[in-house]
Amino acid sequence: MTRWLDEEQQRAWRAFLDAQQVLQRGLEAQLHDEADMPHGYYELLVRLSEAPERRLRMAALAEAAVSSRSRLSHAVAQLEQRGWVRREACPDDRRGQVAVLTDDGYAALAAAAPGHVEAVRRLLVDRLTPEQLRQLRAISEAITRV
Amino acid sequence: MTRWLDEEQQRAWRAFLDAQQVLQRGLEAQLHDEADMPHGYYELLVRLSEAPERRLRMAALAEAAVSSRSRLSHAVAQLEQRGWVRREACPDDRRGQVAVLTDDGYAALAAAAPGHVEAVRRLLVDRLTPEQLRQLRAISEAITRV
DNA sequence: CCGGAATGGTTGAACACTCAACATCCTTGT
DNA sequence: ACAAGGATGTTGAGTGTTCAACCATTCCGG
Repeated sequence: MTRWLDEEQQRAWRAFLDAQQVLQRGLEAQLHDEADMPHGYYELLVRLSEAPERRLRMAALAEAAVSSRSRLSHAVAQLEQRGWVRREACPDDRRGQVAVLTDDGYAALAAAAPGHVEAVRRLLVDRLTPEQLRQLRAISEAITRV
Repeated sequence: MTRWLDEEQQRAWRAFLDAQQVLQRGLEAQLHDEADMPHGYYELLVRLSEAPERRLRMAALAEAAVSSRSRLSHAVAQLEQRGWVRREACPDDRRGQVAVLTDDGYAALAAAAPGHVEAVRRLLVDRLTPEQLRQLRAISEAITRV
C-alpha cells in the first residue's frame, strides 16, 4: 500500500537531509562562537529590526520567524534578560504584547551580521550558481506554499 | 567590507530558511505523533537497518547520520533504554563500541516507516517536479561537498 | 620501545525546544 | 447582554542537543 520512494527520490531526499544538517550545524556553530546566540535568536532580531519602529506583536513575530508561540515566549524572555528586547503592552488589545528591539539589541545584531552573512556565503550562496539559487528559491516556495 | 547578499540572494536564503523550518517541524511532528520518536532517532534506526548485520561502529554511525559523537552517545543510550539498540564491545579495538539494531528496533522502524514516507511525500516530494527533485539533489550535494 | 599526540567514546551541566495546560481577553451569535 | 467559543500569550515539565572536560586506547616519530 505504501508508496515508497524510488531510487531517484530516495537519493534526493537523503542528500537534502545531509545538506540540511551540515548547513544548520555550521550556522549554529558560527553564531554561537562569534556572537554567542543561537540561530533562532538571530532570526528574531532580524525580523524585529526590519519591522516599522522595530516592534512587532508577538503573534506577528512568531509568524515572521516561523516559530511557535511557545518557543517565541521563551526566546523573548531570554532576549529580554539580555537587554536586547523589551516587552510592552499592546494598546488596542489587552491580551497583546509587543516585542521591541532595544538599541543594545540592534547593536548586537549589527555586530553579529557580518560574520553570519559570511557564513551563509561560505556554506551556501558561494557554493551554488545563480541559477541554482533561483531553483532553490522556487523549491523552497513550493514547500512553504499552503 | 562585508559582502552583503543582494536582493535575489536574500530572497532565496529567506525562502530556504522558512522552508527548512516548515519541513523539519512537519516531519518531527509526524514522527512524534505516530511513532513517538524524534527524527534523529529514526535516522539512526534507518542507517543501522541498512548496515551489514544491522551493526555499525559508533563513529561510523555518527558519520552516516551526520551526527556529533556526543549526540550519538546520548541518543544510543536512549535507544538502548527502549530496547531498540544494544551496544557491544568492538573485538579489534578495545576503545570501540558497536551499535546493533535489535529485532524490536527493526520492528519499531518498520512500523514507523510508512507514515514517515507518506509525510516526506506530502511535505516535499509530491510538491516538486521530478526536475526540481534532481535540482535539489545537486544543490544538496554542492552544500555537502567538502 | 617509549612518550606524546591523536582517536574513540562517554559524561554532566547548560541550554533550547516541544507539548499540554492554563489564564486572560476578545468576538460572535442569539 | 451574555454565554460559548476563539485568540493571545505564558508557564512548567520533559526531552533532546551542545559544549567542554574527561578517561581509555591506539598510533606514530625518534
